[in-house]
Amino acid sequence: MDLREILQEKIEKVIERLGIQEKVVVSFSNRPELCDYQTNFALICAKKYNLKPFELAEKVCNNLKEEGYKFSVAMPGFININVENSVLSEYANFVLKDDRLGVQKVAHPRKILIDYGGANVAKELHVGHLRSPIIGEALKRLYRFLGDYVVSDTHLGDWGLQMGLTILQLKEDGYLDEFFNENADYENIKLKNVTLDTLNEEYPKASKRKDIDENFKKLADTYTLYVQQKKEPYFSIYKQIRELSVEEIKKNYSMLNAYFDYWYGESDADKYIDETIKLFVDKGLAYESDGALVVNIAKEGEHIPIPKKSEDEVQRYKNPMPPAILKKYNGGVLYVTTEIATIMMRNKMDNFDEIIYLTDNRQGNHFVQAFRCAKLAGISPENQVLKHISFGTMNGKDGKPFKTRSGETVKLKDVVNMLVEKASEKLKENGIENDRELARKIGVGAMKFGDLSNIISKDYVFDIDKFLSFDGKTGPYIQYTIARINSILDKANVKENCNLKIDIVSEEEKEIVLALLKLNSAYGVSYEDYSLNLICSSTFDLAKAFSTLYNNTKILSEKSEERKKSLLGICLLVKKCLSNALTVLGIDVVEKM
RNA sequence: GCUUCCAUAGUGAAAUGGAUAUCACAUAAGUCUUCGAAACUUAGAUCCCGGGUUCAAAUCCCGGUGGAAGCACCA
Repeated sequence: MDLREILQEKIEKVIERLGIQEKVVVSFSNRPELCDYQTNFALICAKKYNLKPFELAEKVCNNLKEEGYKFSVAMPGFININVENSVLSEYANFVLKDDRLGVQKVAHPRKILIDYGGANVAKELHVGHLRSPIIGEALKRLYRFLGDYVVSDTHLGDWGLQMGLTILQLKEDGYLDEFFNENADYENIKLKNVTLDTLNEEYPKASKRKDIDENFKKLADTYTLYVQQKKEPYFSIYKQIRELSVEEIKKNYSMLNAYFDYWYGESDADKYIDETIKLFVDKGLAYESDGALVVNIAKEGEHIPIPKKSEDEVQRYKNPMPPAILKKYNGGVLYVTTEIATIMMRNKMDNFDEIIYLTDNRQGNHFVQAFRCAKLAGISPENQVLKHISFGTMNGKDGKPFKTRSGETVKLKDVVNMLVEKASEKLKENGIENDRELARKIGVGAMKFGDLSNIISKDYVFDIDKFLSFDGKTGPYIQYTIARINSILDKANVKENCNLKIDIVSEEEKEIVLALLKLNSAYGVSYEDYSLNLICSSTFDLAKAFSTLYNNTKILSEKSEERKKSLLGICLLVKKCLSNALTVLGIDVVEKM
């Protein structure tokens, strides 16, 4: 039961009788003082039927008679629609009883795999790893809520140069002596004295060194290759590093309420690498260039050389689209090869209608390359959607990527701790002490709401005080609204199955139902657009509309029993819908705060 | 150099091609004093600049200006 759809159908029927076959789009009013809904279709199609927009609108309007709705025409041809309280009451009661809170599933559910997380074995998670699980988890939940079959895979970065670098550095620093003993029994040696902290030191050290020490880089390359070839002892060492790291990564993600169905990594795609490369070779798509095996993926008009002005100038290209490198000079494979092999692996697992990737927007080119390759070789079926959702950077207040005061990258763990501390302080003001889990729910929820309120592709400013303000468009404001409702429902002894009947009478109550209608339609909009910010703002608007009623109407001391039941019904309704919205966004609902 | 993305009150954001550009914070003036003081009213914009398409442009197209990112053997 969506009022907008109902109105659209009604109007379409009326204009059909007038000999007009057009799709009618009814939207929420942007002039609330004039009407609740509006449609502009008369402005759009009047010309086609040789009519003036206003005349057409008037004609349609004169034929529109529907109980519960009022139609009127405004210059130059808008049709304004007002909904009467009886209809809104009916809707409110319907949602109150409905398991799905009035939100329909999509007509054609998809089978989707979402790839988000982006954790890298051997590297500690840092601020840059926050957005992917925040956005990915929310999209996953939204799609599931609307009926899609969705699985999530974290796609661990566990197969690249960082592994070679880490192992080489550990070896040089004496951590691996046992492994490099001649008759070593690799299977049974445990990494000694290597903890996560060790890895956190060794990898950055190696990473810096590779840029200045060419031999070191070459050797790391070789080690990486050994790991990829499962050569001992490199492979055994690698496995142990991976295990150590994954445990920690899981902990980090669960702090963010991000959960994955699969913990596959790039290494799991390894068994498909040969098959992938063979496919390109057999189909004649791959060729050798400077010792590397590459695939040309440029389309017409792309990658056209720009004539050099002098001999020693670097070759530049118009609309650059460099070939994808499947194999590098030493036979090792790269990011894009693994990506394509992963697509092959996923398509052998199941038939996905769509595979969605969430990474920051610097990786746009990589996915264009991987997707084109996969389509070229037929690894991804023609009708399968490969979608890269790229997000912007989380910046500090100075507008630059978020760093510590000394310029270091901030660990993800530390960000969460910061949020928990801040939330704890706030809770203390409300007389709640030593509830770390509650503080986490509020602190992390605050950050998530702040993040998801922005358009995904844009950079935004991480402002902890703003996120955690209990005032304004924030997560805590919504959690608090629910907590206040809980308090009322408790006092009135309202249970889920109480027989409450909502009767919308005041303007404030009407605003609540309209806000609810907008929230419910926001799910569909967000579903179509791969976005989430509209759900955030609609959720806030609903909480806000409720606060207005709350502050002006004393519910518990209401004399009329019938009216009190109606108000309590509204409380329960709003609570359910806000809670659902937060859950879809991956934010915890709290009873008290 | 080439390619992509972005530019909206003081700040941060929003707006299927539609009416008077919306919301939050902050600021200023006033109201309410409560089921949990997180409530209400009012004030503020050259939608970066210049053209074009359209009955209608913040939105689409073209040209500037400014910012961010990427440009084959890292991931």
